[in-house]
Amino acid sequence: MAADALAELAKRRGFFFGSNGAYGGTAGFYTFGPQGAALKRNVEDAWRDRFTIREGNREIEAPTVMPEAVFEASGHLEGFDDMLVECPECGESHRADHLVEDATDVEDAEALPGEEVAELIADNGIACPACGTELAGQPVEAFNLMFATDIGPGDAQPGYLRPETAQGIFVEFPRLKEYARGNLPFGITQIGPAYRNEISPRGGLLRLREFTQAELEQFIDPEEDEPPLDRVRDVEVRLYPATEQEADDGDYLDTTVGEAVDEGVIGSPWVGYYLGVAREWYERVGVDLDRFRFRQHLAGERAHYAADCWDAESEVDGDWIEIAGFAYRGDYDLSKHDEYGDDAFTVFKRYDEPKTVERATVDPDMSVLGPEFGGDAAAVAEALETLAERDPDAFDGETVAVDVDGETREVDADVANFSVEEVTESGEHITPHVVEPSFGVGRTVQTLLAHAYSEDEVDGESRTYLSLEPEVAPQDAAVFPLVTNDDRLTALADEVAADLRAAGLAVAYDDSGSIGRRYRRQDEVGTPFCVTVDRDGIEGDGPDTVTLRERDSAAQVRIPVAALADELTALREGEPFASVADRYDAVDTDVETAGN
RNA sequence: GCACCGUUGGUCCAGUGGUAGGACAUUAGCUUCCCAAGCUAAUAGCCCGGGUUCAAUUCCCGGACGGUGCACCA
Repeated sequence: MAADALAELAKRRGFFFGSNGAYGGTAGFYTFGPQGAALKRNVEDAWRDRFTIREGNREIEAPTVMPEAVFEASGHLEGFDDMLVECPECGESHRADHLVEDATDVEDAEALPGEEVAELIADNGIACPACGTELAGQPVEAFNLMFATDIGPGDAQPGYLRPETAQGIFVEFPRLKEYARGNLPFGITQIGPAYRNEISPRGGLLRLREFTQAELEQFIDPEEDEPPLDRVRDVEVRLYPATEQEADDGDYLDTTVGEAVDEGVIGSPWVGYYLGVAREWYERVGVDLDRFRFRQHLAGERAHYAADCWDAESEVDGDWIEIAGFAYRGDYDLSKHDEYGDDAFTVFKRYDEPKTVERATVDPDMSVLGPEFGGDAAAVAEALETLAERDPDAFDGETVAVDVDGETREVDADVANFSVEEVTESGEHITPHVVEPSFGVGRTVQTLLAHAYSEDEVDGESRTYLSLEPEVAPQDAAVFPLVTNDDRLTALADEVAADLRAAGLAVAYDDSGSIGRRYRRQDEVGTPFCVTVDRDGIEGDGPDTVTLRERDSAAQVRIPVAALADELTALREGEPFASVADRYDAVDTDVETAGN
């Protein structure tokens, strides 16, 4: 209903629009205009305040281009790579690897080269599932969702634009843990662009090729660390568990974070904690909670490493869209980088008490083993070490026998230099687990606009306004002279605007057209407060005063210029207009608003 | 990526084989003491490339972009 009107408003008023219009436009890329960029930045600031600062976490900024090796480790190189084959008859595209896996006993067709998959299609007479035409001879095209690029000239090494901000955090874990002084838990956040070369980007801000993510990677010791669940225990949440989605008469579960965790509906307390934090944050920035839910991933949609996974979803124009994901990722990410990368993606976990353990070791005399076994000497030594750990008793005799490449080798026991030592271990290296709340910033902006879009009547005239929270609204206030035929009013309005800007407020000044027109302009971009300088405010004995108008109610109070900056700052930080209005005289303007 | 439909000032629309008109918005002036008022004037447009034609914004082909459906969305 309001979808077209909102899209038109977003374009006309400078919230966002398709990029590169002068060159025909580029699908999947949007530019945030002056209002949209301010709104988006305020959303990011509010996120930063809640998920970085108030959680005691630290934010980093990593490059958007990363080398191929990173994505070999993360699994994106393989996992993001789709093989498509197109039917020559009906034009349908199909996943070639899936067709082969369904029709043959090949299990991992995705790992095969495209030509081999094409051969398998031909050899097995696989036909188009849509129309039955045989697909033999059709090329199998590789399509990777990552944007590829070259790093450096000449024999450049392949690189990719990151498909998620998370990898920029994971790959720097060895250094980041130093900054945390090796102590778990700690959290690292990042806000920035990510890139996916979508086959068919659609729906404005909802599915872009470049988009902004705000992600937190919370690194924890799975055996020790628990979230401060009590802080959000009583937060009410609307859950849509997997069991309810699969049931015929499935319904939402309205409960609290504490109950949902206690009853195991939410599997991980850490995930539960962040669902609670997120729900409060969404309310703070202006998401309509009647159009909001947490939906659990179904078993088939969950990544294999994610134990429990929930999405935050908002309803926009009748559709539910994913605006954030919350996953318990276990040690998957850090283990992969530990395996592929050079550094240790582990932390040293100190025991409460140092442990003394007996450890059997060997220290073979290589000057004997070398001449005796030649090239096999190193393998023999290694076999002795393994044997010492597994079966210390084998060293009891005069000689000890080990198996190397199927051959039995005899070594004198004293050459092996077997001994049992007492070793003090003060701790062990563990791979932290990761809890990942991951937010889509653009989709959040889209949600806020859709939920803020309102129409009502003021003084019998219809109006459109965005009921955005003051904290995220693109502008904090607008300043007008009531009329422009009195220099005193324009002069004071100029001064007021300058003072407010000096106080750090984003303020628009407007003296064009009638006062009503100016109010409507600001209403339409969601400016929460308008300051109007009138003659009543500068005549008389008292200090200069102005009127302050609240957007949604159109109610006004008269307020001294001297108090304006402080009050507007308080309003931006969340103080209700009603409590400010109580301190001042209401202005009777005979204006009636009729809600919709 | 496939199929269907579409693309005209900033926005929303009308229209035409002889290069276009409205509404709203914007700007300037007049007017104006509180919610899109009035008057005057101004700015501003046929998505791109190729073809047919004396002539193409209009017809044809291709592309880009957008909407819808399918596929895709780790």
